Amino acid sequence: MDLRQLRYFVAVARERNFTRAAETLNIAQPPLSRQIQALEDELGVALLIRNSRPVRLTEAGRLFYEQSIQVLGRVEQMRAATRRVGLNQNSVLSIGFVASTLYGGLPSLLRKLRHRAPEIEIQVLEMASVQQIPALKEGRIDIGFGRLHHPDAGVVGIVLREERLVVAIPRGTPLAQSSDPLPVKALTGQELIVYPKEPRPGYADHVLNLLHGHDVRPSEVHEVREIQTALGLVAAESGLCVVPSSSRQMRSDVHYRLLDGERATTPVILYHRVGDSSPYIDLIKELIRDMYAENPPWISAEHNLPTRPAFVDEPSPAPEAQD
Amino acid sequence: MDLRQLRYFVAVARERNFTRAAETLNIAQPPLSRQIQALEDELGVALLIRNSRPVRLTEAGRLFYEQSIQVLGRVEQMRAATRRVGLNQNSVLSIGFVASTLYGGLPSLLRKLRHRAPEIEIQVLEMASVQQIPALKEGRIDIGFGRLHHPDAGVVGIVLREERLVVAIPRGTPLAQSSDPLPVKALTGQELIVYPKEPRPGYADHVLNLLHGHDVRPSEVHEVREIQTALGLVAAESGLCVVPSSSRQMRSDVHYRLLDGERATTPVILYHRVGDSSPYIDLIKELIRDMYAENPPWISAEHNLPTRPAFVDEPSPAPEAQD
DNA sequence: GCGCGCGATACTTTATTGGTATAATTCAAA
DNA sequence: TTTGAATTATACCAATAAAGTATCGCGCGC
Repeated sequence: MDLRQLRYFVAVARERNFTRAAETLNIAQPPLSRQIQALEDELGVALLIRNSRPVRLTEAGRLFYEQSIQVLGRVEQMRAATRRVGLNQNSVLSIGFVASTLYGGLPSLLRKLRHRAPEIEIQVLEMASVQQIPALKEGRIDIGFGRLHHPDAGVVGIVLREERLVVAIPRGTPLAQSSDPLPVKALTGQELIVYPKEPRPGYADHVLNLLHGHDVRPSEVHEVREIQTALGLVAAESGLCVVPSSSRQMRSDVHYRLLDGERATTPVILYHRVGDSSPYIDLIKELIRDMYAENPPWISAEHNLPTRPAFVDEPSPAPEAQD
Repeated sequence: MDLRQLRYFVAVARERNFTRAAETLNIAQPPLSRQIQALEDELGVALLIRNSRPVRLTEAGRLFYEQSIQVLGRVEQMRAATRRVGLNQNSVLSIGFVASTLYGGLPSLLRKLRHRAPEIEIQVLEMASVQQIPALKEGRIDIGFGRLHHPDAGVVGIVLREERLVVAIPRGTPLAQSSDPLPVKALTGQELIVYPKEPRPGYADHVLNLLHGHDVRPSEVHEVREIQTALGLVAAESGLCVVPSSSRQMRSDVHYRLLDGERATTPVILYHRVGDSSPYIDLIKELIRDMYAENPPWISAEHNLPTRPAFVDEPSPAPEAQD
């Protein structure tokens, strides 16, 4: 498959006519026919219904058409962004993040960042915490937002907050009768759903370690690929699932109760390379400090331990910082 | 630009070595060098720093590398999805939606739909309300979720709910002192920010018409491309902005007050082709009915008029429905 | 400063793409 | 039902572009 074939197919799908499409593409009609045939051969799927005038799209063709438009648009954006960065010599700040931070401060931070540093190109890449460490060391990302403590000396991790954990409980079951915090012990003998299955170690292990530390053994543990599936299974009464408090908004048809117990939290950690002297690292810390000062809803005391990031604590007691 | 060039570049960026990359690609090294050169020529930007061992990526190259990986992944997904649809003869349900429905019931609906009809491929396309009408008629989408009443006889529109409007107000300004509902009249003489600038007619016109209907004339109207910009300008004290109640969660650093007055609402409308006999249209209506019965937070009486979709109202008074 | 590893260049061979002519279909009007 | 205009497919040739081979040149480490 080839971008040219996508362009050709899009033209045909738009015009619903090979001849006119060939004209708009400035090629003759026969090569166009052959390219489309080659595309269909490679996919092993018919995209067009030709024994009909005008030509119609098959179901597969309709899907392929819309997707092709999006891919071509994406390629165009990529080309433009690369040009911009290359020609203006401005730099790229590449940020890795775990999906759950999308429900916390990340969107707001990105907004502030784009506003304060419009000259840089910001690239965001969703990746698991463990993947962020090597990605940082290899220079693929400059900043990471994850949930895992790590032992690597080349990367510093700064705990921004300790978010409380909640248990997702199927509606209508006995545990869902109350909204009071649930002691960790109460998970003994329950069916538990954890995520993600990969990569390891990950958030799943964080939860399993927490239970182990409380001598709690679920009757059964199902591992699923992602949180959406996990909460879906909860709604289907397949078991309980421990999620960060902020992830509640993903699904409103299950019941949530705060988890009560030692270390029943999960951190949000900012990673960057040791000795990275980019001014944007400091800018990001400053913006995070601002953001925490605004007391956004996701930082409410009910769902977080009363801690603040190290670089946020400092200014208050010591008057050397200009705030 | 060409997908092959992307694959080649990714291989070089991974290996940081042309010779080894050529081996993994099963080609000789010179053609690889030339393809990368051609790519850099076309972009007009250097992607690699060659006078260094091992080869390093430039800033532009780093961006292009990550983006290339994502594009190639996307193409692969597209290929797989097209195969699946074409070979298994299962159909595609294509859903257009305005961005704001992402903050309402759309995610939950999609979850339910995937669960209830795993055999179909669901394609979602973000597009403005006015674009959805022609897209429906041309068969590019089967279902639309928008916010505009339309006169087209070929498309039915079913009002799912009337969502209340709120005014986004910069923090610290006089209007932000109260949290009580704000009469439409209070917008007289204020600077107003509306979105989207395109396509017209759109939500911007809905808001402007509302003000006109109340004989309210803002001192100035700024048009911006999207809601993020609009709320950003509000935060920057450039004016006020009228947004659907559910869009509040997009930004927490501005103050919101319900708008009080006749027709100070915006509908959420389900569109589909007149006479479309697909069973999935009915399934979607059923799922929406279920969803409304669950009383999710975004449907709370505070932020919606007490109406229900036509196909939800019906079952209660008339006993002919099987629900 | 010498050699090795590695990327670039020159040239040839091979594969792919596009063009022209024409046959085969479809659809609609007579 | 037949016929003709429109449209797509096929056959064949020309042009273009990609890959391979041999070799050069350069950066970097010893």
